[in-house]
Amino acid sequence: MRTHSMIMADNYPNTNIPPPGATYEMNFEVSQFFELNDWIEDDTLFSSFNPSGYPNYTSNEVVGMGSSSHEGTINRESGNGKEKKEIKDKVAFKTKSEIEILDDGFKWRKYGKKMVKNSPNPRNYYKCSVERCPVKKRVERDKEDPCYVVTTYEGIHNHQGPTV
DNA sequence: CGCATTTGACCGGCGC
DNA sequence: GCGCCGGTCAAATGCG
Repeated sequence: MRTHSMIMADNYPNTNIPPPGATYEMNFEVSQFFELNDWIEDDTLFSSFNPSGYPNYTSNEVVGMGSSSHEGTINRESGNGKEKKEIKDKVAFKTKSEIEILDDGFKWRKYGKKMVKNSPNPRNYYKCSVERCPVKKRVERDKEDPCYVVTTYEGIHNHQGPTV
């Protein structure tokens, strides 16, 4: 497994991603992201996660990961039958790292910080600084293993990868 | 001077 | 209906 830039690189060309600004939320093939899930959950794939191109990653190793292609309320049609499928692709990395600013090559703009009840550690909210790119990122330190950092990516980049 | 970060306010959902 | 809780906004601040 690589970073989400890998996700972009591998899946974007295959999924007919509409141009930026298009309402892509329902346009892309969800099955692609089911494939993505399988791809992500493969141990051998993300054990090879080693973007050596980024110095911050040098001693990191991804120890766990989860994802959900469609998170939200697909079965819940409260009232009228508006099935609002909020498809938010979410992938979570758990990375062994002393630093939580994992530079994956994208430009992130921090827009929030919260203390969560479950964890003594704050949670940081980032957004992709590319205009019209809806990708959000959430970084928080593992509550019981402070040497781990949980990074959650949400959304799909609607632009080509960062200028690396 | 233009940008990102910071940090408390604000907001909406949910449970009691 | 109220308060908690997680998520976001935005003004001020800091930094290049």
